[in-house]
Amino acid sequence: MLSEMELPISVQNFNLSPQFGQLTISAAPMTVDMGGAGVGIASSALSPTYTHITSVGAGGNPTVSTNTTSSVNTNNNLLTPTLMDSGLFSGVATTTLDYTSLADMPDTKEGIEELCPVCGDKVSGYHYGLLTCESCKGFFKRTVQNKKVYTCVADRSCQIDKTQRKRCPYCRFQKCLEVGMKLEGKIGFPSCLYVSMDTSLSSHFCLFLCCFGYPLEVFPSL
DNA sequence: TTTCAAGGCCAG
DNA sequence: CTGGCCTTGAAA
Repeated sequence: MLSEMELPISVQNFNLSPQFGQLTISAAPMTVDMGGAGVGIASSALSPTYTHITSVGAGGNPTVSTNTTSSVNTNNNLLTPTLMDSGLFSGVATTTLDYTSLADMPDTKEGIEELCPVCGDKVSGYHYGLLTCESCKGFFKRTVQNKKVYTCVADRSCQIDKTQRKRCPYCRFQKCLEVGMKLEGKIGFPSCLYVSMDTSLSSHFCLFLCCFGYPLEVFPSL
């Protein structure tokens, strides 16, 4: 249904160094059939921490009503706006990330040096873009290399910690993606930006997939 | 030469 | 399949 080439994305005002400022990402006009009423979730996973999305939504001539709310998950530092959409999503999607607040933050490296953002185990170094433990590094590697496709027997919200990380590889890999693990480990942040549309809790679409180097295959739900 | 992340190996 | 350890190769 989706392919990388069909989602041209332009990036404006993007400056990796210094890391503070604003980043605007725009997608060319697109139409995505969400297959009926659904909930879209736009997530920005940044390394090391915190961002602020000032706007996300559909422009142009959207055929849907969009209601955007957002919140910051303090556990994984994800800002997660939620789009309530139905029917066709059509128009220009623009996301602006405001990194200005990062300038006021202390160096976060000390604060995250101990715990893997996926499972909470002890980190062993930088792997696939961020500090993770050895096991999550290996798990991410095997998943991507072998193009593994997992399924969750529960409701795709399994708790992932050191003792339970083996239980649900689906949720573990989703968390790997959410916290920003990526194949191109040295790009810097934003480590990923994607918009996913979960229309029925059984299908999962991702836009903006390739914004910073994600191949489609790292999203097992596609 | 040193450092370190990616990938390989393999016992459990 | 997992995860700890090892090898490899690129960059500093």
